[in-house]
Amino acid sequence: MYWTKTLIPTLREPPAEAEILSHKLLLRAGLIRKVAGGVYTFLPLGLRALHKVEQIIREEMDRAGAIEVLMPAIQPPEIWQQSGRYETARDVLFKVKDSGNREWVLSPTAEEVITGTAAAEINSYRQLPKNFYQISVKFRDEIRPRFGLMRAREFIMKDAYSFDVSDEAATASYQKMYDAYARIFERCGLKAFPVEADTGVIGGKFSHEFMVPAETGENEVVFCEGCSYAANIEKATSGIPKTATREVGAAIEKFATPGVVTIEALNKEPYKVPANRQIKTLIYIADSKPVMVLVRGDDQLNETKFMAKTGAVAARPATVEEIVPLLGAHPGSLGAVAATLKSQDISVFADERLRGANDMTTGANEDGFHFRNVSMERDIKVTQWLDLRTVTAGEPCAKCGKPLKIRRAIEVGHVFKLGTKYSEKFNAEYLDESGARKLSVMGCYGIGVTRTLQAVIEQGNDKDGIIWPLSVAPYRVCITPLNVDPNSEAMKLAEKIYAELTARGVDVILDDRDERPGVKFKDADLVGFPIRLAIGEKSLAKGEVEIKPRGGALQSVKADTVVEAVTKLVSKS
RNA sequence: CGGAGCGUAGCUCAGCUUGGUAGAGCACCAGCUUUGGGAGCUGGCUGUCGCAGGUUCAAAUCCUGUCGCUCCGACCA
Repeated sequence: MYWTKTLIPTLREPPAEAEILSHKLLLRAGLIRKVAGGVYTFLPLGLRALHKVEQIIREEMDRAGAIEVLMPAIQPPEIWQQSGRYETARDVLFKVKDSGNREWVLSPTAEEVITGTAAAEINSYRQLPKNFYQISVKFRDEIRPRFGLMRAREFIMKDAYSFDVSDEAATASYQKMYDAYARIFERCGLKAFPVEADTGVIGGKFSHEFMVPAETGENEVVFCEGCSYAANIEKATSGIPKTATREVGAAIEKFATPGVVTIEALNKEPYKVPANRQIKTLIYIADSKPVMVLVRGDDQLNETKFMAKTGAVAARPATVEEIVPLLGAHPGSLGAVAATLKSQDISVFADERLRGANDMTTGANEDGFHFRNVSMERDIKVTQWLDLRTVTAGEPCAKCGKPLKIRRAIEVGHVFKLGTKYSEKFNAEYLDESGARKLSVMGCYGIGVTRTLQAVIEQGNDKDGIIWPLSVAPYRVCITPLNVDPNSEAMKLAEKIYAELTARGVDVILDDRDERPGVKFKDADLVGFPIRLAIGEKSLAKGEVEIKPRGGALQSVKADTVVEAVTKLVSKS
């Protein structure tokens, strides 16, 4: 490709709309342009890089035995009602109406469609296992799209769905995808690592997310350097000890705490109750019902864990207006001591760390008063003990005891073992060897393709611009003649090298713009081509061409060996 | 959805406090010079000042509403 024949609108200054580096570079290098919030056009260079990522995914999916299909972006709402996700995923579902006022759902994923297809077309164990994948546009009505392609309303996703005869077979399919994902991200030049993850609204048994470490990531990952443990903070646990048990103290005792409504205030004079001897009482509305959630004073509730472990579909903190009639006191004076509860119907979920704790302090459900000498076992009727707290850095790893660390990361892929959740809803059954009807066991697997592309940029850049890995670069080689007059030696040589490299199947772009060298060099660095060839009078006089790897050292080679040298450099991966 | 900020040329922004002829740099076009890391000079093109309403002799500027964008939070398959 000749530079002047395509469109590469580079920008000297980062547009005000971009905050994070990879987003700025996507815009400055002329890869994408915004059409609306969270909605982008891929310009020629951006599309080429996107296609490279897609091709890597295709090759690895095919290698893992998955088969490519293409499902519709507009889907009938009936199947979403059938799966139940019309309600549970309501907030992110885009819906449109046709001219006959019929509603359609814009697909955010495709479990419903593919399970319907499997139910109709797979009848025998002889047809299993099957793993269908597609690479297509997905829609999600994000409350807040941000960071360019990182969280968009419309984006490209690779989604795959496996069907197996048994749980064991499904685990094998899951493992295949897990391994394929590791290869995909490695081939994209990304340092991605798998972490244990929550399954969220999509449901299922267990899952892993593939994370790319980045300060701008929207996820926090807990990991251990002593062993292999790594988990999303929404899922992570630690080996932190339970609350120390003390001698069973005197009976529960109420004391006045005028104006004290925080853990911190109760920690101070004159009360001096350490946070780790306090019970934090939170009121949540879970699926429209109020519940009490207890964690230790120095712990934070993990809402994702709470929802996952109680099975709640929707949960939010209760408002003051809801709390006061319920408990007779304001937040800050709340407690779960059974004797003070107006209704014994309310469920009480307590964090495991509080199990067996005594000599604790908590609110008395009376403004201005707390209880001391509270025993979890004796004084509080706990409905269910659960792991509900958020892990913090430095806690001992549950597996090996080493201190845990936390870092931010970008989620680029997610693998789920689904079980039969969707098979049941859509009657995805097959006949086994004995002629018995059985449900297919499913898995589902997603890669944010456009997000992966941005993650590559987020990880590969310097002050001058993008540093693409060879595998994803829109062009692997940029030829920069410093004189573009068709009759000049530089341009003639440039065209010859261009033709020879192209004939060898190397992606190459020739910067034929009549610009000053500085402009061309700056743009080549900004866009980040892995190899740049400079052809100017200086080196021509010596019969040489300069080879400059992006971010590497410049070397001069004889003009007649340059094609060979470059071919060698770019075929490394 | 809560909080904050911002909408002026293709891009980055000034002008708004204190109302009075629409600005700069970059980009773009023409010419001359220049030519190994974002050149110089001369001339030129470019705007419903986000939109609607109001106040006023007069509104980019003040007021009200609205839409959009960005960030923080909540949310996140």
